[in-house]
Amino acid sequence: MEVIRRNTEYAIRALVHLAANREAVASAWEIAGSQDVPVEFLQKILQKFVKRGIVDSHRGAQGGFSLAKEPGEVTLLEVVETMQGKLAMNRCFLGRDGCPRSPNCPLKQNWLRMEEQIASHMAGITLQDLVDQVRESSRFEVRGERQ
Amino acid sequence: MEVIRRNTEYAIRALVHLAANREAVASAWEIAGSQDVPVEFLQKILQKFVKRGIVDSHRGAQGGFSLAKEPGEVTLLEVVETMQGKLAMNRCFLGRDGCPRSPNCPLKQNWLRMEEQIASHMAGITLQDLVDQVRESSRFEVRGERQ
DNA sequence: CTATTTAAGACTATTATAGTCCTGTATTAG
DNA sequence: CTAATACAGGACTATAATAGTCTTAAATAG
Repeated sequence: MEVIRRNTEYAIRALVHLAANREAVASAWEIAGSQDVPVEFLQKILQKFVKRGIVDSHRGAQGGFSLAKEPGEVTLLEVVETMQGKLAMNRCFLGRDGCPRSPNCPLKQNWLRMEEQIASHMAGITLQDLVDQVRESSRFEVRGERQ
Repeated sequence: MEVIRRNTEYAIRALVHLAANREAVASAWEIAGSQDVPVEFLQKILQKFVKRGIVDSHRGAQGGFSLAKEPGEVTLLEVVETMQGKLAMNRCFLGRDGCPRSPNCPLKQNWLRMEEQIASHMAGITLQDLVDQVRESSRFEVRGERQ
Protein backbone atom coordinates (compact mmCIF):
# COMPACT_ATOMS: atom_id res chain seq x y z
CA MET A 1 0.00 0.00 0.00
CA GLU A 2 1.03 3.49 -0.83
CA VAL A 3 0.23 6.49 1.31
CA ILE A 4 1.67 9.32 -0.75
CA ARG A 5 0.12 9.75 -4.17
CA ARG A 6 1.82 10.62 -7.40
CA ASN A 7 0.50 14.14 -7.58
CA THR A 8 1.56 14.78 -4.00
CA GLU A 9 5.07 13.73 -4.88
CA TYR A 10 4.95 16.07 -7.88
CA ALA A 11 3.75 18.84 -5.63
CA ILE A 12 6.58 18.34 -3.18
CA ARG A 13 9.17 18.41 -5.93
CA ALA A 14 7.66 21.53 -7.44
CA LEU A 15 7.58 23.33 -4.11
CA VAL A 16 11.12 22.34 -3.31
CA HIS A 17 12.07 23.81 -6.66
CA LEU A 18 10.31 27.07 -5.82
CA ALA A 19 11.83 27.12 -2.35
CA ALA A 20 15.30 26.58 -3.75
CA ASN A 21 14.91 29.50 -6.16
CA ARG A 22 13.23 31.82 -3.70
CA GLU A 23 12.32 35.27 -5.06
CA ALA A 24 12.42 34.05 -8.66
CA VAL A 25 9.25 33.44 -10.62
CA ALA A 26 9.18 30.11 -12.42
CA SER A 27 6.65 29.10 -15.04
CA ALA A 28 4.82 25.81 -14.83
CA TRP A 29 6.62 24.82 -17.99
CA GLU A 30 10.02 25.47 -16.43
CA ILE A 31 9.23 23.61 -13.22
CA ALA A 32 7.68 20.70 -15.06
CA GLY A 33 10.75 20.37 -17.21
CA SER A 34 13.21 20.36 -14.35
CA GLN A 35 11.16 17.96 -12.25
CA ASP A 36 9.87 15.45 -14.81
CA VAL A 37 6.20 16.21 -14.41
CA PRO A 38 3.55 16.61 -17.13
CA VAL A 39 3.01 20.37 -17.49
CA GLU A 40 -0.78 20.50 -17.60
CA PHE A 41 -0.97 18.22 -14.62
CA LEU A 42 1.46 20.36 -12.70
CA GLN A 43 -0.59 23.45 -13.39
CA LYS A 44 -3.57 21.79 -11.79
CA ILE A 45 -1.50 20.91 -8.80
CA LEU A 46 -0.05 24.38 -8.36
CA GLN A 47 -3.49 25.94 -8.53
CA LYS A 48 -4.37 24.20 -5.30
CA PHE A 49 -1.45 25.82 -3.55
CA VAL A 50 -2.32 29.20 -4.96
CA LYS A 51 -5.78 28.90 -3.46
CA ARG A 52 -4.27 27.95 -0.14
CA GLY A 53 -2.02 30.99 -0.20
CA ILE A 54 1.15 28.92 -0.20
CA VAL A 55 2.11 29.87 -3.74
CA ASP A 56 1.67 33.16 -5.60
CA SER A 57 0.81 33.10 -9.27
CA HIS A 58 1.67 35.76 -11.83
CA ARG A 59 -0.19 35.76 -15.12
CA GLY A 60 1.01 36.98 -18.44
CA ALA A 61 4.33 37.07 -20.18
CA GLN A 62 7.23 36.44 -17.81
CA GLY A 63 4.67 35.19 -15.34
CA GLY A 64 4.73 32.01 -13.36
CA PHE A 65 4.71 30.86 -9.78
CA SER A 66 6.64 31.75 -6.67
CA LEU A 67 6.50 30.78 -3.02
CA ALA A 68 4.20 33.01 -1.02
CA LYS A 69 5.77 32.10 2.32
CA GLU A 70 9.16 31.51 3.77
CA PRO A 71 10.36 27.98 2.99
CA GLY A 72 10.81 27.43 6.70
CA GLU A 73 7.16 28.11 7.24
CA VAL A 74 5.66 25.60 4.85
CA THR A 75 5.44 22.14 6.38
CA LEU A 76 5.28 18.81 4.65
CA LEU A 77 1.99 18.23 6.42
CA GLU A 78 0.42 21.28 4.76
CA VAL A 79 1.65 20.14 1.39
CA VAL A 80 0.38 16.61 1.75
CA GLU A 81 -2.97 17.72 3.12
CA THR A 82 -3.39 20.23 0.32
CA MET A 83 -3.08 17.41 -2.16
CA GLN A 84 -4.82 14.51 -0.51
CA GLY A 85 -6.70 15.88 2.43
CA LYS A 86 -6.25 14.78 5.99
CA LEU A 87 -4.58 11.42 6.14
CA ALA A 88 -6.78 8.78 7.72
CA MET A 89 -5.75 5.31 8.68
CA ASN A 90 -9.33 4.18 8.29
CA ARG A 91 -12.59 6.01 8.13
CA CYS A 92 -15.03 3.27 8.90
CA PHE A 93 -17.21 2.59 5.92
CA LEU A 94 -20.14 0.43 6.84
CA GLY A 95 -23.28 2.30 7.69
CA ARG A 96 -24.63 5.27 5.86
CA ASP A 97 -24.25 7.70 8.76
CA GLY A 98 -20.96 6.69 10.29
CA CYS A 99 -19.86 3.28 11.38
CA PRO A 100 -22.52 1.48 13.38
CA ARG A 101 -19.81 -0.39 15.25
CA SER A 102 -18.25 2.87 16.23
CA PRO A 103 -19.20 2.75 19.92
CA ASN A 104 -17.29 -0.44 20.54
CA CYS A 105 -14.79 -0.38 17.72
CA PRO A 106 -11.57 -1.65 19.22
CA LEU A 107 -9.40 0.12 16.68
CA LYS A 108 -10.61 3.68 16.50
CA GLN A 109 -8.26 4.94 19.20
CA ASN A 110 -5.33 3.10 17.71
CA TRP A 111 -5.91 4.49 14.26
CA LEU A 112 -6.20 7.99 15.68
CA ARG A 113 -2.95 7.69 17.54
CA MET A 114 -1.14 6.53 14.43
CA GLU A 115 -2.60 9.35 12.39
CA GLU A 116 -1.36 11.84 14.97
CA GLN A 117 2.11 10.34 14.94
CA ILE A 118 2.44 10.71 11.22
CA ALA A 119 0.91 14.16 11.15
CA SER A 120 3.23 15.47 13.80
CA HIS A 121 6.21 13.95 12.07
CA MET A 122 5.25 15.68 8.85
CA ALA A 123 4.52 18.92 10.61
CA GLY A 124 8.11 18.92 11.77
CA ILE A 125 9.56 19.00 8.27
CA THR A 126 9.61 22.21 6.24
CA LEU A 127 10.48 23.03 2.66
CA GLN A 128 13.62 24.65 3.99
CA ASP A 129 14.72 21.35 5.51
CA LEU A 130 14.18 19.61 2.21
CA VAL A 131 16.10 22.20 0.26
CA ASP A 132 18.97 21.96 2.73
CA GLN A 133 19.07 18.19 2.48
CA VAL A 134 19.10 18.28 -1.30
CA ARG A 135 21.99 20.77 -1.26
CA GLU A 136 23.87 18.64 1.24
CA SER A 137 23.65 15.47 -0.77
CA SER A 138 24.26 17.01 -4.15
CA ARG A 139 27.46 18.59 -2.86
CA PHE A 140 28.79 15.09 -2.37
CA GLU A 141 27.64 14.00 -5.75
CA VAL A 142 29.32 16.87 -7.61
CA ARG A 143 32.57 16.29 -5.74
CA GLY A 144 32.43 12.64 -6.64
CA GLU A 145 31.81 13.34 -10.28
CA ARG A 146 34.46 15.95 -10.77
CA GLN A 147 37.14 13.51 -11.84
CA MET B 1 -6.42 9.50 1.93
CA GLU B 2 -7.12 6.14 3.35
CA VAL B 3 -4.45 3.74 4.51
CA ILE B 4 -6.48 0.72 5.53
CA ARG B 5 -8.52 -0.84 2.76
CA ARG B 6 -11.97 -2.28 2.91
CA ASN B 7 -10.90 -5.89 2.67
CA THR B 8 -8.33 -5.35 5.41
CA GLU B 9 -11.06 -4.02 7.65
CA TYR B 10 -13.17 -7.08 6.82
CA ALA B 11 -10.23 -9.29 7.63
CA ILE B 12 -9.70 -7.70 10.99
CA ARG B 13 -13.34 -8.09 11.91
CA ALA B 14 -13.36 -11.71 10.80
CA LEU B 15 -10.25 -12.53 12.77
CA VAL B 16 -11.56 -10.81 15.85
CA HIS B 17 -14.64 -12.95 15.49
CA LEU B 18 -12.54 -16.10 15.31
CA ALA B 19 -10.40 -14.98 18.22
CA ALA B 20 -13.45 -14.29 20.32
CA ASN B 21 -14.83 -17.75 19.67
CA ARG B 22 -11.56 -19.59 20.05
CA GLU B 23 -11.71 -23.39 19.59
CA ALA B 24 -14.99 -23.17 17.67
CA VAL B 25 -15.08 -23.61 13.90
CA ALA B 26 -17.06 -20.94 12.10
CA SER B 27 -18.12 -21.11 8.47
CA ALA B 28 -17.48 -18.21 6.14
CA TRP B 29 -21.22 -17.84 5.89
CA GLU B 30 -21.57 -17.49 9.64
CA ILE B 31 -18.73 -14.98 9.98
CA ALA B 32 -19.91 -12.96 7.02
CA GLY B 33 -23.37 -12.73 8.48
CA SER B 34 -22.25 -11.55 11.87
CA GLN B 35 -19.76 -9.06 10.48
CA ASP B 36 -21.63 -7.56 7.53
CA VAL B 37 -19.27 -8.76 4.84
CA PRO B 38 -20.13 -10.31 1.45
CA VAL B 39 -19.60 -14.05 1.89
CA GLU B 40 -17.73 -14.83 -1.32
CA PHE B 41 -15.45 -11.91 -0.73
CA LEU B 42 -14.76 -13.00 2.81
CA GLN B 43 -13.81 -16.46 1.61
CA LYS B 44 -11.17 -14.93 -0.60
CA ILE B 45 -9.86 -12.96 2.31
CA LEU B 46 -9.71 -15.90 4.69
CA GLN B 47 -7.86 -17.99 2.15
CA LYS B 48 -4.95 -15.60 2.43
CA PHE B 49 -4.72 -16.20 6.14
CA VAL B 50 -4.96 -19.94 5.69
CA LYS B 51 -1.95 -19.79 3.39
CA ARG B 52 -0.08 -17.76 5.96
CA GLY B 53 -0.85 -20.30 8.65
CA ILE B 54 -2.80 -17.82 10.74
CA VAL B 55 -6.12 -19.52 10.16
CA ASP B 56 -6.97 -23.22 9.81
CA SER B 57 -9.63 -24.27 7.35
CA HIS B 58 -11.83 -27.36 7.56
CA ARG B 59 -13.62 -28.47 4.44
CA GLY B 60 -16.86 -30.31 4.20
CA ALA B 61 -20.04 -30.35 6.19
CA GLN B 62 -19.67 -28.70 9.60
CA GLY B 63 -16.42 -27.27 8.30
CA GLY B 64 -15.27 -23.69 8.42
CA PHE B 65 -12.40 -21.65 9.78
CA SER B 66 -10.65 -21.37 13.09
CA LEU B 67 -7.66 -19.49 14.43
CA ALA B 68 -4.44 -21.44 14.04
CA LYS B 69 -2.58 -19.41 16.65
CA GLU B 70 -3.20 -17.91 20.02
CA PRO B 71 -5.00 -14.57 19.69
CA GLY B 72 -2.22 -12.98 21.67
CA GLU B 73 0.26 -14.06 19.03
CA VAL B 74 -1.36 -12.56 15.98
CA THR B 75 -0.47 -8.91 15.55
CA LEU B 76 -2.37 -6.23 13.70
CA LEU B 77 0.73 -5.74 11.59
CA GLU B 78 0.62 -9.31 10.33
CA VAL B 79 -3.03 -8.97 9.49
CA VAL B 80 -2.60 -5.71 7.62
CA GLU B 81 0.46 -6.92 5.75
CA THR B 82 -1.30 -10.13 4.78
CA MET B 83 -3.98 -8.08 3.11
CA GLN B 84 -2.13 -5.16 1.62
CA GLY B 85 1.52 -5.95 1.78
CA LYS B 86 4.12 -3.86 3.50
CA LEU B 87 2.87 -0.38 4.07
CA ALA B 88 4.92 2.22 2.25
CA MET B 89 4.67 5.95 2.60
CA ASN B 90 6.02 6.36 -0.88
CA ARG B 91 7.90 4.07 -3.18
CA CYS B 92 9.40 6.52 -5.62
CA PHE B 93 7.91 5.98 -9.03
CA LEU B 94 9.94 7.73 -11.68
CA GLY B 95 12.53 5.61 -13.32
CA ARG B 96 12.16 2.02 -14.39
CA ASP B 97 14.80 0.69 -12.03
CA GLY B 98 14.22 2.69 -8.90
CA CYS B 99 13.99 6.42 -8.50
CA PRO B 100 16.78 8.26 -10.32
CA ARG B 101 16.61 11.00 -7.69
CA SER B 102 17.12 8.43 -5.02
CA PRO B 103 20.70 9.42 -4.12
CA ASN B 104 19.70 12.91 -3.10
CA CYS B 105 16.06 12.46 -2.30
CA PRO B 106 15.43 14.58 0.75
CA LEU B 107 12.45 12.53 1.86
CA LYS B 108 13.49 8.91 1.72
CA GLN B 109 14.75 8.81 5.30
CA ASN B 110 11.69 10.60 6.57
CA TRP B 111 9.30 8.24 4.85
CA LEU B 112 11.19 5.27 6.22
CA ARG B 113 11.04 6.56 9.75
CA MET B 114 7.30 7.09 9.50
CA GLU B 115 6.78 3.63 8.09
CA GLU B 116 8.69 2.16 11.00
CA GLN B 117 6.64 4.10 13.51
CA ILE B 118 3.38 2.80 12.15
CA ALA B 119 4.63 -0.73 11.77
CA SER B 120 5.88 -0.89 15.32
CA HIS B 121 2.65 0.55 16.59
CA MET B 122 0.70 -2.12 14.75
CA ALA B 123 3.06 -4.83 15.86
CA GLY B 124 2.18 -3.95 19.42
CA ILE B 125 -1.50 -4.75 19.02
CA THR B 126 -2.74 -8.33 19.00
CA LEU B 127 -6.09 -9.94 18.30
CA GLN B 128 -6.35 -10.63 22.01
CA ASP B 129 -6.15 -6.90 22.72
CA LEU B 130 -8.91 -6.23 20.25
CA VAL B 131 -11.15 -8.92 21.66
CA ASP B 132 -10.60 -7.55 25.15
CA GLN B 133 -11.44 -4.04 24.07
CA VAL B 134 -14.62 -5.13 22.36
CA ARG B 135 -15.70 -7.01 25.48
CA GLU B 136 -14.90 -4.00 27.64
CA SER B 137 -16.96 -1.58 25.65
CA SER B 138 -19.89 -3.87 25.03
CA ARG B 139 -20.21 -4.49 28.75
CA PHE B 140 -21.01 -0.80 29.13
CA GLU B 141 -23.44 -0.90 26.30
CA VAL B 142 -25.40 -3.84 27.63
CA ARG B 143 -25.60 -2.27 31.06
CA GLY B 144 -26.81 0.95 29.54
CA GLU B 145 -29.48 -0.77 27.50
CA ARG B 146 -30.86 -2.86 30.30
CA GLN B 147 -33.08 -0.03 31.30
C1' DC C 1 -24.23 -40.96 -1.71
C1' DT C 2 -25.39 -36.32 -0.72
C1' DA C 3 -25.30 -32.09 1.90
C1' DT C 4 -22.14 -28.87 3.05
C1' DT C 5 -18.27 -26.17 2.86
C1' DT C 6 -13.58 -24.54 1.38
C1' DA C 7 -10.12 -23.76 -2.92
C1' DA C 8 -9.06 -21.40 -6.82
C1' DG C 9 -9.30 -18.92 -10.78
C1' DA C 10 -11.77 -16.25 -14.17
C1' DC C 11 -14.69 -12.64 -14.75
C1' DT C 12 -17.21 -8.01 -14.10
C1' DA C 13 -18.22 -3.58 -11.88
C1' DT C 14 -17.03 0.43 -9.61
C1' DT C 15 -14.25 3.94 -8.17
C1' DA C 16 -9.99 6.54 -7.78
C1' DT C 17 -6.18 8.38 -9.86
C1' DA C 18 -3.68 10.25 -13.56
C1' DG C 19 -3.45 12.75 -17.40
C1' DT C 20 -5.29 15.71 -21.53
C1' DC C 21 -7.64 19.34 -23.83
C1' DC C 22 -10.08 23.40 -24.60
C1' DT C 23 -11.74 27.92 -23.69
C1' DG C 24 -11.17 32.06 -21.16
C1' DT C 25 -8.77 35.90 -18.90
C1' DA C 26 -4.95 38.65 -17.05
C1' DT C 27 -0.41 40.69 -17.97
C1' DT C 28 3.19 42.65 -20.30
C1' DA C 29 6.60 43.53 -24.01
C1' DG C 30 6.81 46.05 -27.99
C1' DC D 1 -3.37 48.62 -29.03
C1' DT D 2 -1.95 44.19 -30.09
C1' DA D 3 0.17 39.86 -29.92
C1' DA D 4 2.35 36.59 -27.28
C1' DT D 5 2.70 34.50 -22.90
C1' DA D 6 1.10 32.22 -19.02
C1' DC D 7 -2.32 31.06 -15.41
C1' DA D 8 -7.61 29.57 -14.27
C1' DG D 9 -10.91 26.34 -14.50
C1' DG D 10 -13.85 22.99 -16.15
C1' DA D 11 -14.86 19.05 -19.06
C1' DC D 12 -13.22 15.07 -20.74
C1' DT D 13 -10.56 10.49 -21.32
C1' DA D 14 -7.50 6.71 -19.92
C1' DT D 15 -5.61 3.65 -16.78
C1' DA D 16 -5.30 1.15 -12.84
C1' DA D 17 -6.70 -0.42 -8.35
C1' DT D 18 -10.16 -2.18 -5.63
C1' DA D 19 -14.32 -4.53 -4.74
C1' DG D 20 -17.28 -7.94 -5.66
C1' DT D 21 -19.42 -12.12 -8.33
C1' DC D 22 -19.64 -16.58 -10.47
C1' DT D 23 -18.33 -21.09 -11.64
C1' DT D 24 -16.18 -25.44 -11.13
C1' DA D 25 -13.67 -28.67 -8.35
C1' DA D 26 -12.37 -31.13 -4.22
C1' DA D 27 -12.89 -32.63 0.55
C1' DT D 28 -15.57 -34.48 4.46
C1' DA D 29 -19.30 -35.46 7.87
C1' DG D 30 -23.21 -38.07 8.43
